[in-house]
Amino acid sequence: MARAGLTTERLVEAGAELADEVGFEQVTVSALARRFGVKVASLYSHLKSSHDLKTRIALFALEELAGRVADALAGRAGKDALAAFADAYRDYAHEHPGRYDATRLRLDPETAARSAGVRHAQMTRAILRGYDLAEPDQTHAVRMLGSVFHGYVSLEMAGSFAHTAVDTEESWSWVVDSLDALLRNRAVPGTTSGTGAPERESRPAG
Amino acid sequence: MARAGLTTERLVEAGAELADEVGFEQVTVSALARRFGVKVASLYSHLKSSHDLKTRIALFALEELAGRVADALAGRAGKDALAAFADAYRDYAHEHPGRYDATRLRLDPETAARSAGVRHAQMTRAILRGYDLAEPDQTHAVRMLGSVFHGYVSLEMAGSFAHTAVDTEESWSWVVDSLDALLRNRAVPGTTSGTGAPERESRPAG
DNA sequence: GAAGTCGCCTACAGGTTTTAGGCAAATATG
DNA sequence: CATATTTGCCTAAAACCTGTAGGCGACTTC
Repeated sequence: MARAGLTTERLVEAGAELADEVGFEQVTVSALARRFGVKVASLYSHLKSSHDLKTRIALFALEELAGRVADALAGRAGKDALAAFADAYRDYAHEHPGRYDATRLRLDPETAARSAGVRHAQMTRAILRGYDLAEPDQTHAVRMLGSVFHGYVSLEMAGSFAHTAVDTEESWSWVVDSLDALLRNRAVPGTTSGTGAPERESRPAG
Repeated sequence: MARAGLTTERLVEAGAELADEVGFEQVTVSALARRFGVKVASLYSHLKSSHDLKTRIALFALEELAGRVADALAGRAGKDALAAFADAYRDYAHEHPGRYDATRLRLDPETAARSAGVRHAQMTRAILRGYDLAEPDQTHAVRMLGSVFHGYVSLEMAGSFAHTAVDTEESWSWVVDSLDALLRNRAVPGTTSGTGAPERESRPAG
């Protein structure tokens, strides 16, 4: 009987695809075995458990997303960087809803510390270099940015914005503009932060 | 044999408690039957399915949360109302983590439209009355507030903020202050919005 | 080509979901 | 109070998912 050539990596990758197709919740060892045309028990040589599979998918997605964000951020600073970060994040969620859900899996602290999650936090801090924030404001801002981006994407994907006619794209721009203005207002006074004194930001077209 | 006195309501309520104890994910028809000391099949006279149970718990939690927010908002306006809304939301999540998770369940549009979710949106809009925002800015702001609150609480509960020493309570105040300042800056110029011209907001103590 | 490792298999045990049908307790009817 | 009806919880059983143990054939290595 020909071998299927299973490896942990291939299983995780296929699991990520499966998540995008049927939802992360519905990713199951059985479904994955079916997809490879092998018996369920065969997967347990490569995976410790169902939870292990989900954790690996989450780590994979975090890594992939971090890569995208890093690419988007390259060579940008200030508001440009902020918008690029935001869009990379949101685009990934739209393109890979299952993997995005996977990144929201609760990891135990041990695993979280080794994950690409720390890169996300570092990149967020890097963006804030364009805004001259002192500690602890910088940490507050990191948390706020993470909250807004994650919250917006989650609610949008959950359909929470669907009942109102206003374009979600427009709201997204408005939010990013607002965050930029907010961070500029929070900047330490007296430093040269590029654009100089905080001004009223331009309103989006609508 | 004595009857257990099962009703859909009692099951949903017990399911909500169970969610707080073991996590919403772990809420199962079997576990619920165990808790009532009855056989699993007995619950299917009161619940259509496992998904039905989870949906009902979600609706219950949304309703309960809406009630709390409404209480918190009574008699308040402006930044007071904003902070009360935010705290009510976050306190509920801390007090009832399982129920809070339940409110994040994806509902089909039909169900969502009949849920207390719409009350949440209305109350958010009510807060914005203190900030003189014109459409579509008002809708953008509703979405932003929802995103920040939901995102912050989600990340905080997932432990995403645990790796940094800064107090999450302090960050929360910072975020609420920032949102207040942001909304005041976004207000339509020329209207009497209480505090008059937008000023630099006071920094939190830290 | 023999020896040993590795990969996928069969078999099985335990748990959850859901349907179908039965019996007894509660309730309504005369 | 006796009887008829409804209702509530039960047993039984099928389908599916998780996880463990052990086997056998297929690759690797020399």
